Amino acid sequence: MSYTITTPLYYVNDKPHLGSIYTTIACDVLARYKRLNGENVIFITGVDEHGLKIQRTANLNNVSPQNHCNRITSQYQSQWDEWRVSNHKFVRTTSNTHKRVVKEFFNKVKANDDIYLGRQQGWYCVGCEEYKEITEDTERPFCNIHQKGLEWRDEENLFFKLSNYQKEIEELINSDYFIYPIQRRNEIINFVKGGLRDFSISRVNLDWGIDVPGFPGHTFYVWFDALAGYLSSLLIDQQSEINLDNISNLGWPVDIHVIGKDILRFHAVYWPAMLLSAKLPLPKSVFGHGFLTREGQKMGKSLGNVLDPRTLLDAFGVDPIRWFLIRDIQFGSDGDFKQLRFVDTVNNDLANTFGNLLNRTVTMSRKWYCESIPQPNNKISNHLSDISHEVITKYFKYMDQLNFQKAAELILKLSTAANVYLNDQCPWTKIKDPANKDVVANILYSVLETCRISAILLQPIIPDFSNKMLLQLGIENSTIQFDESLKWGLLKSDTKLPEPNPILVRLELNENM
RNA sequence: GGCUCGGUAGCUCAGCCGGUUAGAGCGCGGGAUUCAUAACCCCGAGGUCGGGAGUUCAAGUCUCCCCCGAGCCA
Repeated sequence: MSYTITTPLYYVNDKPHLGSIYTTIACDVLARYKRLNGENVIFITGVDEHGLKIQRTANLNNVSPQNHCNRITSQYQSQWDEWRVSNHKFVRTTSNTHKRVVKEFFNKVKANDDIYLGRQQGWYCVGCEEYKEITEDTERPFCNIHQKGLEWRDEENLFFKLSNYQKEIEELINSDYFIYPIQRRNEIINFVKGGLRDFSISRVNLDWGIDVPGFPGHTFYVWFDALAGYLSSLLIDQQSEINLDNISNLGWPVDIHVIGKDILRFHAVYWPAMLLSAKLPLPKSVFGHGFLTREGQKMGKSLGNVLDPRTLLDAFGVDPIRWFLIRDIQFGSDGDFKQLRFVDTVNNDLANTFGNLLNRTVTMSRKWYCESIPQPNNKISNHLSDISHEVITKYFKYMDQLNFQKAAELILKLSTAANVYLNDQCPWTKIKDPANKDVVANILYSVLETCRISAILLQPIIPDFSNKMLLQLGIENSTIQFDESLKWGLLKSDTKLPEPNPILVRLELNENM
C-alpha cells in the first residue's frame, strides 16, 4: 500500500512565493509523518507551465516561454531542497511524458463521448485563466482579483460535458471524507447545486500549450492540462509505453490533494468529473488550506509588501519558519506572518523550551555522570513517562486529522512538563548529597528520554532541528520509525554525550524586513 | 443582493448539548532560582465575551434585529 500526497502544480508565472512554500511544507510534514508510520509515501509536486499568462510574461521579458519556464522552474526545484522538502516526484507540464499523458487522457474522455465542439463567448480574465460571469452593464468588465480589465472572447472551443456528472459529483462532495476542512465543503456544495455547466477545455490562437490531437489550431486549456499533471507525475520515470490503465500500480489514486482554497473548485468538482469520464479512480480527499497575510495585510505587488521566501530563509533559517507556519497557523484557516510574533514564538518554543531543556539536562548529566547518559535504576515508569504516553497517543490522533498545530502544541507541552519536573526535583541540589546519586540518575535519565521522544515527534515538522537534538543525545544517524522508537526507555545509558551547544541561537528582529 | 463563517484579555485563539469566581500561549508587572541559550519555575494585573432586545430560575453559549470583518455565489 502506498500513500500519495500532492501539492498543487505551481504556476510558473513568477518565482515561488511564501504561499507555495507554506503549502509544500505542510505536505512535507504530512509526508514525513506518514513515512515514520511505515507507509510507502509518494510525495508529488511540480509546476504548471502553459497558458496565456506565461506566454505574455515571457514576451514581456523578451525570452521564449520555454526559457522563462526553465528559469522559474529551476528556482522551485532549488527552493524545495533548501526548505528540506522530501518530495521524490517533480512533474513539469512541458515534459514529453506529460504531453503524452494529456493526449491519452483526452482520448479517453473523448472516447466516452464527453467532448464536443462549441462556441465560447464571454469575458475572460487572463490572470485567473477563467471566463467571468458579468451581470451588470458595465463599459469595462473588470476582474476584482487581478484588478485588471477583462478581455472579450468569441471563439470555437472544445467543451467537456461536465453537466453529465452532476449527480455523481453531488454524491462525492456530500461525503464527509472528501473535502477538507469541512467549513469549505458548503461552498462547493452550493456551487454544484446551482447546476454544473460544461466548460471549455481548448483554446485557439494560443501557441503556448499542448496541441489537441485531431483539432489543428487548438491547444488545451491550461487547467485541463495542469490537472492531468498529477497523473503524469507517476509516469515520469516510466521508460516504456505510457498506459493510464496501469497507473493504479504506481500510486493512483491520490490520497490527498493539498491545495490553496482558491483552487478548491477545480480539484473538488472539475477534476473528479474528468477522472470519472476517463474511467480512472478518484482522489480520496482534497484539502483547501488558507492564505497568508503579512503583518495583518494581504500581500500583493501593488501594496509592495510581498515577503520573499528567499529573504526569509536567509534571515532566519528553515526550521524556525517551518515551525512557525505549522505551530502558529491552524491548518485550513488563514494565517498571518508578523515578524515580532514569529521571533517571539520561535525563541520561546525552539530555543527556550526545547533547546534549553536539552542543554541544561545534558550539561548536568555530563558534569555528574562521566559525560554520559546516566544509568537509571528504574526506567519503567514515572511522572514523565506517563505524560509522554499521553502525548504520543494524542499526537497520532491530531496528525491523522491534519491538525498539525495541535500536534505541535502537544510536543511543547511535553517539554514544558519536563522543565517543570526538573524545577520540582532540583537535581542540582540533590546531587550535593552523594547518597542521592541514583535518584538524580533517574531524574536526568527520564528528562533525557523525554527529549529523545520530543525530537522524534518533531521530526516531521522540523527535521533538521530534530536531528540536532538527537545528535546531542549521542544518537547518530538513526533511521527512525515510530512503532519502535517511541517506547519509553530506549535511550542507552552510558552513551557518551557530546558537549552541548545551543541548537538554535535566539533570533533577533530584522529591521530591514 | 442571496448564502456561509467569524467578531471572547494588548496579540493569536479555546470555550461540547445554556449552569459555580470566563480559560491557554505570547506580551506586560513582580517573585524565586542557578543545572541551563538574561533561559527555566512560581505569582499577578488585564475582558460590561461586537451592540440591542427577547426566551429562561440561569446566556459568551438559544431566538430575533442591527453593526463590523472574511469568503462563496449572483
